[in-house]
Amino acid sequence: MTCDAVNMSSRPKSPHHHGNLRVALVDAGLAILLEEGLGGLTLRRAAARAGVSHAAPAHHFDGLSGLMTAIATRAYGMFADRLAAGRDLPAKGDEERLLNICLAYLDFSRDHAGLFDLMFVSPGPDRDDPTLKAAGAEAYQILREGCRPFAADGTADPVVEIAVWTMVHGYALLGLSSPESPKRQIVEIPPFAALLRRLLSRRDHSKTDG
Amino acid sequence: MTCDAVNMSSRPKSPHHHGNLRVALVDAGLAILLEEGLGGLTLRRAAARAGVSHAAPAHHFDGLSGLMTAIATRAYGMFADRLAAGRDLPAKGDEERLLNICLAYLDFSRDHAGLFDLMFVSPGPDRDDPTLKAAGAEAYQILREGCRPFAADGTADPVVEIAVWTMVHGYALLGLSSPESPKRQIVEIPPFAALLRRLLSRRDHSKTDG
DNA sequence: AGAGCAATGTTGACGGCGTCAAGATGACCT
DNA sequence: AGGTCATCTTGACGCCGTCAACATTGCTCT
Repeated sequence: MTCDAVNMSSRPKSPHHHGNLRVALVDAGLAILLEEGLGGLTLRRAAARAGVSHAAPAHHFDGLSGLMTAIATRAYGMFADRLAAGRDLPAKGDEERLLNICLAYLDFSRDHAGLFDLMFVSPGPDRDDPTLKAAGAEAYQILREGCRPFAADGTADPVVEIAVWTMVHGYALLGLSSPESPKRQIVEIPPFAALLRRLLSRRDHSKTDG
Repeated sequence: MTCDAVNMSSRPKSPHHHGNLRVALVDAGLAILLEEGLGGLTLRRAAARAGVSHAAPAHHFDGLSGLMTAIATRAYGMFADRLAAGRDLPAKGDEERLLNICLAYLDFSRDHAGLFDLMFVSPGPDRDDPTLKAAGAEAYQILREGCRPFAADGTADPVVEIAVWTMVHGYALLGLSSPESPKRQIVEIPPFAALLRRLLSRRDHSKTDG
């Protein structure tokens, strides 16, 4: 049995046995991602930030890929929290609730681009890791539940789910949620709400927004 | 491997003055991307593949970023060719034609993942480069034209354009176009045609396909 | 309690990377 | 012919991930 989950408040001054270096390294990596983005994340820098030598992480993670996997797992938890917060916002109906979830998705991708890149873009994390997959599935469930009212059968409609997911994900990765997106030079970028409304509308609606 | 870098202006004998090293380096980088993906692309390896020393590219490109920009520009040209080929396939109507463009988009992202990653994922290329932006806009025009029949006004509808673009882009980047996508464990992935039909349908149709 | 040992962290080294500086070489111009 | 400049080479630097060897800690077993 390992000696994890022990005192991290009272840290002995011993040069060895940091206390809970595994957690500290994930914290350090998370901070680096938030401050400098994916390009700043390095095994050696995370180790330095945790106050430990450059080779220490090797005893806790399977190389940089392992550290990235652990960080991405934590990041998915933060992501799921943000999606849940969007879901729990006051909404007038099902469509507005789903929109709030999607907007939380886009806010996260813009405000925590480093985390988002690690989660979805970087080839570093081991995407077959069961813990990481579970964290990702948990976040996806929130989006899925938001789509449920729009399913044909009332339970689950993969077409709606995947259509919403791909659209919000593409919107995020194309950088369209940033007001200064360079894409605006070749096309006027509508707000995401307009895209979602267009996708969810099943009958002719004459009212259009500006 | 044959020395096929330059055939139009061949100067094979001199150790210096390669002939057209700039083109040869882009060719080499393109080949690396096709064979090994984005992770294999390196300034030194592209130089070695072109038969020059590791520092030679510095005289033709602004570092790795500059080489990536040049490669991405060429890749956008190949991408636009594929989209145009999809557009020119025989189609029964406007929706099938747009679908063929989108399928070409997805095929390219799957078959040339290295190029696709460089174009859309890697932070390397300088996305403000005018040549690169022009190449990207040219490819986008093909998708835009395919969307034109579905515009409300008949000319251009940013909502339709962006909705289709984000959906196909998200579908590509989530890896959903690969039959062995791990996402299939958490959700049944419908074919892209179903997503597109759902997006373009403006009136109730009760029949759903499998 | 004391021995042994696994866990944990350190130092040092290796090769690969991007990048810069300085030198060599060949083409072109006057 | 001589000069000049673009082009390419060599070598070096620091950073990176990773491995090997070593030191220290603290638990466990007898």
